[in-house]
Parts: sequence; C-alpha cells; structure tokens
Amino acid sequence: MTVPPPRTALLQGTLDLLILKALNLGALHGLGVSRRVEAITRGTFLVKPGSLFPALHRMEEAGWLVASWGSSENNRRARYYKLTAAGRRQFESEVSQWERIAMAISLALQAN
Amino acid sequence: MTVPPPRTALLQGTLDLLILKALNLGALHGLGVSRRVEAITRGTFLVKPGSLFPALHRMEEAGWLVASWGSSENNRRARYYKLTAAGRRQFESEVSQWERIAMAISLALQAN
DNA sequence: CGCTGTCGTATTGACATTCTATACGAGCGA
DNA sequence: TCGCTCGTATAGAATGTCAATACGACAGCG
Repeated sequence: MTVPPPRTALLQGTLDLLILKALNLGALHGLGVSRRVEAITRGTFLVKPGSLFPALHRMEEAGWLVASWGSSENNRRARYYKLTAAGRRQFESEVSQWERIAMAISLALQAN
Repeated sequence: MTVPPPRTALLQGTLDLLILKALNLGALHGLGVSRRVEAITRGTFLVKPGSLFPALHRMEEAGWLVASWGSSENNRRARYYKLTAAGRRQFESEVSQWERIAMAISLALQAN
C-alpha cells in the first residue's frame, strides 16, 4: 500500500480495513479491490499487487473471505472474493478500532 | 506500542507522530515520553520500553531529537530528549500526513 | 497470423517496525 | 541489607509491506 508523494510509512494496518470495506460494498476480484480502494479513498491509498495478494490470501486463510474462480467483465480469468459472516464481524470490529484510535490521536494532537 | 484490549496490530507508524507530539510539549526523558503519550491519548496507546527506546534512538539518528544525560525529578540518571528544528518540521509534516489519511479513511468508510 | 499491450494473478527477497522477554545499575525506604 | 521502583537498554522473533519480476490469456491491429 502506498500513500503517494513518496512517503509510504504512516499507516500500516489499515490495509485490512480498506479491503474489508471494499468487499463489504460487494464481491470483487483482486485488481477490482485495488481499484475500489483507490476510488473510495479518492486516490489517497494505492494498493500494489505485492501488498494486495498476500493480504487477500491471509484474510482468506483467516476465514474472512471466500474465493472462487470466475471471469471478469473483460472475459479474463479472475478470482472473486466475497465477505463471510466472520469477515463482516471482523470489518465491524476494525471500524470501531479505527474510530477509537482516530479519536485518540485527534485528541492527543490537540493537547497542550 | 500497544492498543490495549489485546489487539495490537492496527496502526504502526503512529509511534513517531505521538513521540514527536509528546516532545513538542517540552523536553522529557524516555519513560516520561511513554507516560505523556499514555496521558494525551487517555490510555489508548501504551508505549513499552522495547518499542520506545529503539524509536528514540532512530529519531535521534535521523536528527529530529537531541539527547543529553541529566537527572530526573527522582534523582535518577535519565536521558533527556528535545526536538530539533528538523524534528519540529518532521512533526508538522507527520501531522498533515495524519490528517490527510484520517480524512481519506473516514470518507472511505462512508462510501456506499 | 503474429505482435503488442493490457488484464489478472502470483511470488520472491529485502526491509522496517514493533513486540516480548530479559537485563542491569542506581536510588530509596523499611 | 533487602526489595522495590526508576530508567535505560538489547536480543530475537514475528509481522506486514514494498519493489521487482514473472507469466498466461485475451484483445486489437497491421
């Protein structure tokens, strides 16, 4: 995952959250996830294949996703990913984690 | 750095931001940084020594901090860290990074 | 028909960061 | 003197991400 202007560091660990969100909007194949993440973050997050596929495999392993081979709109062989019930729970949990953390940092930055 | 309930994953990369913020409020020794971070995040982030000291050394190496030996309020030998001008610039830069990212994720989570 | 580009998936190797666990010296109080 | 807290420090492992590279298949074009 990259946050454009060359900086890349800030925010590992949000990749799962963004992928879960993308798939929560509907099943997608790998590159589709990547594009949807870019779209919903308005280009702020770019997920490269080298980050994307290991993450998808990891999340499938964890039981948050199920995958099946299909064919893309362009008639290419593509692997579609779909959230499981556990995946939706995980998503909800990561959202509230995110909210807690974002709030905490926001407050921290205002401290005097 | 730990985010209590046992979860620990979400949010690597914010450690620097929080340390810079803590030191931007005034010079401190190592454990003091740890305590201030805990305080300003209201207990949401706990920075353990094994994360703290490597981070401080790394940031000193980067020229964001200068360190000097002194003595704590309890009369113990302690190493005080102070932001440099470069450190203040880095802080500003990380704050705006954070704001961009928090905004982008916030928006992303609202997508439909 | 062959060429080239794009789509889509995948892996490898390196790198940075963080965590757990452990260590140790020095001051303080009983 | 014993034990506790303070304060600093490191080693080892695990994790997650990135850059680079690869490859098969479809599509369009000359």
